[in-house]
Amino acid sequence: MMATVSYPNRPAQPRPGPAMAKSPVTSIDVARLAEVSQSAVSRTFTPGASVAPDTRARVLEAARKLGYRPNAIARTLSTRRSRMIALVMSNLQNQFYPLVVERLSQRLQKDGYHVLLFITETEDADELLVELMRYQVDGIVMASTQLSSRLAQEIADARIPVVMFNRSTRAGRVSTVSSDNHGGGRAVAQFLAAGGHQRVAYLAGAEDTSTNQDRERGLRDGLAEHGLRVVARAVGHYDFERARQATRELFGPLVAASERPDALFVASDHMAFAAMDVLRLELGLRVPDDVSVVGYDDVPQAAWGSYALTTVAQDATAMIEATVGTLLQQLEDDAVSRGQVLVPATLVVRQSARRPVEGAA
Amino acid sequence: MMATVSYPNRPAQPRPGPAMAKSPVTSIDVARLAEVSQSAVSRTFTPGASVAPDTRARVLEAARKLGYRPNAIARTLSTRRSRMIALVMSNLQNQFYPLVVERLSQRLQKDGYHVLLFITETEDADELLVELMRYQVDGIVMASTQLSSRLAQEIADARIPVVMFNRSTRAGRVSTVSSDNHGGGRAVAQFLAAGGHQRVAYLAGAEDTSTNQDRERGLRDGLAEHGLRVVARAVGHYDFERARQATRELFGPLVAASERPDALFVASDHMAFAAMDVLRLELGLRVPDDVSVVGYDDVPQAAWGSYALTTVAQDATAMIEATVGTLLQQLEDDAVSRGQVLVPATLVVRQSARRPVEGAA
DNA sequence: CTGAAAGCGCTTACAG
DNA sequence: CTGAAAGCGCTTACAG
Repeated sequence: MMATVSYPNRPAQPRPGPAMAKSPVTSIDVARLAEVSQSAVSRTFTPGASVAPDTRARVLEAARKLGYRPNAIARTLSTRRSRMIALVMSNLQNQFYPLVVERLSQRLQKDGYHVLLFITETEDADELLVELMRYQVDGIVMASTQLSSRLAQEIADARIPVVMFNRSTRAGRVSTVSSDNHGGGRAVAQFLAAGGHQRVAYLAGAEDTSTNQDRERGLRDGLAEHGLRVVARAVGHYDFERARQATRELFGPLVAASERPDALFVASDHMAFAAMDVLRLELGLRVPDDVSVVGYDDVPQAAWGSYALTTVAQDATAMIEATVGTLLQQLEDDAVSRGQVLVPATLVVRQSARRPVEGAA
Repeated sequence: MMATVSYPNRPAQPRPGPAMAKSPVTSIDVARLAEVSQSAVSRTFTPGASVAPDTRARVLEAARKLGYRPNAIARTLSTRRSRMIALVMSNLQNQFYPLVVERLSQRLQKDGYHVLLFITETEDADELLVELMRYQVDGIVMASTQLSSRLAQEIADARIPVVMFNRSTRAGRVSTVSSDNHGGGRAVAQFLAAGGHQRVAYLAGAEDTSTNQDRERGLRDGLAEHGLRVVARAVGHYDFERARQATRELFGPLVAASERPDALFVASDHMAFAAMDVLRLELGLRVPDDVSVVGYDDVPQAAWGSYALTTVAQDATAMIEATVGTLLQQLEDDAVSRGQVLVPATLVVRQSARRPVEGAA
């Protein structure tokens, strides 16, 4: 008795005509041509699997002829490893982040990983992450974004390694990589104090971020060591336009000349550019003669002649190495402990802030 | 007779201890709890599939209880649709591209697509794309990257829609979206001519790109209409440092004052900033009094006070809409013809170039 | 080293 | 509307 064989999910006949797509070649097609089993094909494309040299050669030859490429999606379904890493970002306007996207992608590509990119407007990435997890990403890098503790727990339960980049977090079981924001802020304080500044103002980033909190604490701690304090403060929220507004609050015509700060530490270079433009072009103040400006990040534009911004450099390369290292380690061994990496931050002295006398050429 | 049932690919026993991962919940788990078939579960998560309201409710309730989320990888394997779009880029230093990454990601996310990001250092993305195709991406957006005609053909054979963003190409069966680079260049020529400039120089981007070629031809055509021509030319390759060098060639001390151009059209804003810094800070020339500078792109920094760059705006939003529209259309209907979309480019007048008299306030 | 076969977690044509 | 079952294209434990 012959069974009627039916093929669900396939049209009864291939679509006719020149527009017909070549149906993708699979390991079975290769096996047929090479006259080996489908397993043998799979093994020759699995590093470390045992295949006789002769078998391997025939498979590779057949694969070449057919233009075969193993289907990564099918592999993922079998192995539960997608070799995709989710990168979650919220703020590409700050020039530090394009650099991070670029370098991090390349670094992960080098290790055979691919980046699934998620941009979130809000800092809350929960909903996106749920979507992410459906794609079986092997790991998650959160840059400039926060994670609710509920979701952090869920991700931890699913054993997906997470690294917070440039953010720390209260949620447990998550590694973080950031620059030494407190140390950086403190170095700025020391530099300004040594330069004889008496009235230091602070232009804050988003107040709920660890970067802003640590940079500000570093500044305050460093100033205190010299008997100084922050005399004025406004919030720019890491946003260009709001930083302009904050600068007007701090230095605008309503501020008496005697009250005017003689130095401004800005929580990011991106905002520092806004501040410098307002100071010079709108308020007619000279930088650094009337007011010294110091930023944070050392983005490429900080070196541009029009700004020549003295700033704290975050070592992006070191931060990325630490991020990828942490991720790969956790990918290999789930039991690895979650740590906090702090990359040293160094002051880069340019022309936007008055220098200590002994530091001058 | 009882068959011995074995379970390959699964450890004989679950790993013990508190570190044991919850095994992911599948549609079968949900079906069991809801007391329906696995098919019914799948259908309630498939938009448009027919499920009785009561069944759906029980499934959703069970799914909620278990924290079930359909596995997107398994869905991809069945449907041959991954809902992933590959975005290939080479140059995030030019500020136009972070903007594109950000907006394009968000736009695609809105339609339920995800972005698989590939950064290539070289402009040749062939090897990366082969890797891409293994992930069954539904479509490809190539921004600032080229496609070899061999690979273009291969992708076309595989019926994967491709949109070249901000690049045109000689390879067939590929759609392109760009701004009207020729029209933009021509508008610059007219503006400079109307402003009374006599000696216009051109600072070129990478010479093998369509953007550079079209902008330059537009400039030359526009100048010719006014009896003018390009009196000097140097190549900056869309690179900041090389643009600085090119500016020195065009305006440096070796150039006799009588020979010095009175206007400079730069193929991208990114390079225009480099040029302005060299002109002002290194060569002591005033912009626009001694030399007018016009850029191309209208990146956010062009509006910064220190540059106030007159430039040609590329309408990123329109370009992205066109890109996504083209992509989705081809995703739905393979037979749709491949087209070339040209988005109008408009001159944005700021302070870096002398204005025509009748145009002044 | 090799092949047959089960399984990864879905979708969907088919037959009620 | 519903369930049983084949199929998507791999990987890998098992038994030679």
